[in-house]
Amino acid sequence: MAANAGEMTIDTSHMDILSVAADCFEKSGFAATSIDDVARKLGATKGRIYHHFPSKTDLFVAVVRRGMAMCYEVIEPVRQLDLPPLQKLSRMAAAHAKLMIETKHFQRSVWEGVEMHRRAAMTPDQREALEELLKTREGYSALFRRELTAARDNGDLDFENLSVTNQLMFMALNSPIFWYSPRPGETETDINRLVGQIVQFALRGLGASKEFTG
Amino acid sequence: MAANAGEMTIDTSHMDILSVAADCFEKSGFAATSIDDVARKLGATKGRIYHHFPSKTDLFVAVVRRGMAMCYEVIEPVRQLDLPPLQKLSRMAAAHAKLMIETKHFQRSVWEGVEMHRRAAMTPDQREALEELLKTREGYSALFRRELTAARDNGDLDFENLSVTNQLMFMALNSPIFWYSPRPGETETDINRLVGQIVQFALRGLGASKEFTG
DNA sequence: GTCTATATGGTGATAGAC
DNA sequence: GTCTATCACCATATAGAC
Repeated sequence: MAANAGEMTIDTSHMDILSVAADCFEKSGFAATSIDDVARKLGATKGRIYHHFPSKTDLFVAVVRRGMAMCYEVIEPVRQLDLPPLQKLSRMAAAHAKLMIETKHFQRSVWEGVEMHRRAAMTPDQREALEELLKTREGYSALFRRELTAARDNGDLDFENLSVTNQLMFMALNSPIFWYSPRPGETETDINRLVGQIVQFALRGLGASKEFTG
Repeated sequence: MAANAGEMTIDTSHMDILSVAADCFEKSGFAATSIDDVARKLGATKGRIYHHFPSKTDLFVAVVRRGMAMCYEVIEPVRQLDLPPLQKLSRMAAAHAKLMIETKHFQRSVWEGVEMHRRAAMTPDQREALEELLKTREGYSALFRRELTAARDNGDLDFENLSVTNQLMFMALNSPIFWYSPRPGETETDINRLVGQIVQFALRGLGASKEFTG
């Protein structure tokens, strides 16, 4: 199945470098982040990074791959539940949105990778390295579209164009990577409430009835 | 009034340079765009650009300012209509979303400017140059929040947190700058239908009743 | 107002010591 | 595996001719 072909397992090697790199890419973006920036934040020098990653592009791709693996991992158990489409979609959406909040620095790079590809603003080596990941991303998106379609066929959702709707839904679910920042003293409950608002907005937007979305 | 203080009028000078610069910034982002790129696309050399804009940052800021001026211009007539809050909000949202589609290249730079500011990923001169624009942006956002609040007080909308909701709404309305691309043979009617889907998604998300959103 | 140099600084990447 | 040079290149910005 296409979805399984695109699945990813988590590679735990060099997590320290990846995590710091994700922070840097989140803060300044790929182009404006230098390898020296990452090294400095690591308390090391370039040599360490270039020993493990052949190029800046490869480092970035590793961050993106890691972020996407997290997505698959968090969605997988929900996806296997035996639930009506709208309820499954709701759970998947919540898991996704919560992950965006919790792993914002990685997910920003995932976003930028998708953007680079969409705008074709890449050198040939970057393109090749990202190509595989974007197929995986497409498979991930398809998991959601499947439930969207099923729920619409059920009469539980009401929308016009699947592709536009899918974009709008992911836009809402991904949005915390742009505006969320943790507050001092914030609790798990606070986060869950935030996730609730995001999912409610998205599901209502998709035309779910008030009884369902509260 | 704060909103008026933030209003902008359109400066029509050097529109050729600004338009080409917006194209480049849209395609590659601020950091990855070189002045030579812009010049080449203009069919000129750096000299021409540096004669009119003292630095790359100033060129970028001019593009952002221009994009925001377009927002104010397109919203102003709608804002002055004497309508119930939800209906005014709906018209404002449609005008905004349509502008995002029609001036995507400029609006991408506006977005990137806001992002640079939010992430504090700027040199001091960039920060100073963008500061003014972000106050203007805040005033623009306030125009929408005013209607959001009024409509909620009316009982026409139903949402929890104003600030989160405002983010989610703008995310949906802005989203075409990321995924829209013009199709061959696309008509004005096609665009309007697309805008309709976006606005419907956003208003439903905000908790507008089905009678209103169709 | 626009072009052709050119100065200057930073960045990706490599080589070789430890 | 990590560090310290160092190279080669590219991009911002300037100076001065036309």
